[in-house]
Amino acid sequence: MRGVLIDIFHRLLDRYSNQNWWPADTKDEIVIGAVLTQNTAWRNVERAIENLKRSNLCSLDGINSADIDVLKENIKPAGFFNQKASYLKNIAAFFCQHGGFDGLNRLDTARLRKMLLSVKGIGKETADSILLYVFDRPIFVVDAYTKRLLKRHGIAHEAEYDQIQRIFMENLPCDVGLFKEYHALIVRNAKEFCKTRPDCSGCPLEGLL
DNA sequence: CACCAGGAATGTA
DNA sequence: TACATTCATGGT
Repeated sequence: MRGVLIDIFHRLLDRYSNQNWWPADTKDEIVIGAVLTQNTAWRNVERAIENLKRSNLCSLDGINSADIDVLKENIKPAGFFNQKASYLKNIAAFFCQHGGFDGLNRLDTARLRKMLLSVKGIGKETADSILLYVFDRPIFVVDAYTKRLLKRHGIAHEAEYDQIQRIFMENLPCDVGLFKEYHALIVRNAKEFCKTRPDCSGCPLEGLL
């Protein structure tokens, strides 16, 4: 198992090189993007973030003080704008209540994860994305692409989030940089092949099937 | 026209 | 616990 996961990582890395995720200018923007991208194409998230930047609302403080309807209007391209506007408000308030990034960064990872999960609008993937890419904690992010990859290569047939997360974390060196890069490469590869080419011909993981 | 995209909350049995 | 439904825009 361990060898397979490391083999996959190196094949992806050889093909695409470092991705240096998350694609954002600030930590606040990562949090915002993590919510906006829930079940949504990243292209549409980019439009929403452009709107927020133009309105000077692309920060947690900005979201805190923004009018909810203005917020909705800005993030409309990302879909589910009624829910996501509330979610963003919840998360911005949460950060504010706990002393912002520096305040929350004092907490241990397990505690911080539970607190993030208690915020309405933050599920497992969003929480782990924030833990990994904002707080630099060694947590493996599992998304639809990750589940599909493991299923396709017969590594794990169950689609349970915690199960899949454990498979990665128990069989890889516990390294923040590795976890960041691995998840980024899985997304990159999925967008490159599995999406546009159903047969996955030319995919760097072809030999593993 | 249908289907999907870097999910999560809510309701039902 | 295990599923089903809802949320919404833009691309293919």
